Amino acid sequence: MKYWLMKTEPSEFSIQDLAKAKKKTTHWDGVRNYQARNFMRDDMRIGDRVLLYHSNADPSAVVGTAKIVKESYPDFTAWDPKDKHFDPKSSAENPRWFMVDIQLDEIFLEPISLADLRKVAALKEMELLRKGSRLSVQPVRKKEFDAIQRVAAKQK
DNA sequence: GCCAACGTTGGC
DNA sequence: GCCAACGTTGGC
Repeated sequence: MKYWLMKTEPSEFSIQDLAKAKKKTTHWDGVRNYQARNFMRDDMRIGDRVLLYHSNADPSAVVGTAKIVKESYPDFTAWDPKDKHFDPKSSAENPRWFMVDIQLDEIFLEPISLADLRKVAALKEMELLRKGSRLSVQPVRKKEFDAIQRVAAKQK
């Protein structure tokens, strides 16, 4: 089993929106970065665990966990000229962008902010905390996932 | 295939 | 809203 982190801007789609979604499940559309796409298309498997992160938030923070419930398929929002993430270079015949479905596991009682994450020794090398890191879908080490879950468990 | 110009991300 | 750090585009 692998571990991931996926970013979302809460003003666009928050973890609370995911909680309200049918079966607490959503397709993770709108990723338009090749490295992020490749992780979704090639490496994500059903059952993999996901940290959900709110970017451009106050504060930006890891807010909960989810799991992969459907493996990659074409991101059809890229074909819709009215969609914000429309890409004329992607077609049904030759899709350029892919997505997966995720289902909510848990919303943390309190978001774990970037400042808090930086205090955790086990997260020293975490991609999210690297200067200049912008990748919206990124792999996470097991020890990092576990460390964040331990921080969340202390909230209870 | 280089690289300048441009667009985007995302913390602050 | 600023701007540093990236990623992409396209002329050459």
